[in-house]
Amino acid sequence: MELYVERGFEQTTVAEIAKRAGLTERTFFRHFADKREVLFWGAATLQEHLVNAVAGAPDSAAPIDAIGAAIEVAGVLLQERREGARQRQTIIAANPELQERELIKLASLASALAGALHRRGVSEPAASLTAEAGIAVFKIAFGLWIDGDSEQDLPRLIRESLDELKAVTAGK
Amino acid sequence: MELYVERGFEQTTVAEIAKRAGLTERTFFRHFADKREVLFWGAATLQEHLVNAVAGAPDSAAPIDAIGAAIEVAGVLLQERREGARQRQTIIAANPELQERELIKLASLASALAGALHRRGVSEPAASLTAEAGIAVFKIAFGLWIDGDSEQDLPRLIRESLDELKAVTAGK
DNA sequence: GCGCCTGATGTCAGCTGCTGCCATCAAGTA
DNA sequence: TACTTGATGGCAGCAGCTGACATCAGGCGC
Repeated sequence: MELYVERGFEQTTVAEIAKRAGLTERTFFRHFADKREVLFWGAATLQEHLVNAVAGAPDSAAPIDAIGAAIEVAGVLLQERREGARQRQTIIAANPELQERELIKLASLASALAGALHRRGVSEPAASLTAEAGIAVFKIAFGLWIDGDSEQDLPRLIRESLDELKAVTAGK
Repeated sequence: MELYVERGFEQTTVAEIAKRAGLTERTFFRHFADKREVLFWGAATLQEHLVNAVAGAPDSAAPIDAIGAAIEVAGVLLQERREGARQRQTIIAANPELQERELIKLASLASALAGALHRRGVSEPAASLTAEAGIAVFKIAFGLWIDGDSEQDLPRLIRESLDELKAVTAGK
C-alpha cells in the first residue's frame, strides 16, 4: 500500500513490494494470487458480514429491504475506516486493471447476496435482480461518499440512494 | 476466436493467434490493446446504439423506460447473432480475466447511458442509478437467455426482467 | 514516371508478472 | 532423537506487453 501510494500501482514492481516487506517475490505470490489482490484483502470478510445481514433480517422485511440492510452494514464498516477507504479508492480509480478486479468482487458479492435471498425463499430471477440492484445502489452511494466533501454519513447516503432507486423504478 | 474455442483462452498464445492470422505478434498488439480485447471488438458500436436509443426515446418516456428501450435494442442486436453470442459467452464464462473485462465494459456502458439520461434532463444520482439498474436487468435477462433452452426471445426476457425489477423494488 | 510521405508491418531486445520445481529450515510431535 | 509439516528461498522459464528502429507498399504532387 505504501508503495502503491508513493509511486502508483503500475510503477510498483512486485520485487519492490517483496523487498520492502523483507520477503521474496516468490513468497509474495504465495500470499496473494496476483499483484492486484493485495488491495482486496478484506473482501471475503466483508462479503460474509453482508450475507449474514441478509440472513439476519427480520422475516417481515421485503427482499429489497433485506438487501438494503446488508449494504447499510457495509456502509457502517467502511465508515469506520474512512481514510483507508479513500486512499484505497484513489489508487483503484487511477488504474483500470484494479477497477476490473473491484467489479468482479462486487459481482461475486451480488451473487452471494442472491444466494442469501434464495435461502430466504426468494426465487429466481427475483433474487439475483434484487441483489444486483442493491449493488448498484451501493456503488452509487459509495461514489457520492468518496467524492463528497468531508463528513457525509455513508449509511445515510445508502438509504437515500435506495429510496431514489425505488422512486426511479416506479416510473415516475 | 477459432483458437479460443479449440484450445481455450488461456491455452492459446498470442504467437499462435498471430501465426494463424498470418501476422506478427507485434502486429496483433497494434490492433488489440491486449489478448482479451479481441472478444470485445463490437462493444463500442453496441454502446453507440444504446446511447442513441436513449436519446431517441420519446420525451414522454420515464428515465427507466428510456433505458428499458435501449437494452431492448441490445437484445434485438444480440438475438441476430445468437450462435456467435453463445459461443462467445462460453469462452468468457470459462475465464475470470474475461469476466473482469466484460464487467468493465458493462460499467462503461452504464456510464454512457447515464450520460445520455443526463442529456435528457435527468439529474444525478438518479441518472446513474437508473442506468446501473438497467444494466443489472440486462445482465440477468442475458444470463437467462444464454442458459435457457433454445428459442427464447431475448427482448421479451428483458422486458419481463425489467417488470420484475419494478415489482421487486416496489417492496412487495 | 519520379521522388516523397504516410501508414502498416516486421524485427529485436527487454521488462515484468507469474508458475513449477526443488532445497532449506524452523517448530511441533511421537 | 527422528519425523513430519508448513513457510520460505532460489532458480529457471514462459508469456504478455512495450519501445525503438527498419522496411515496404501505396497514394500524391510534380
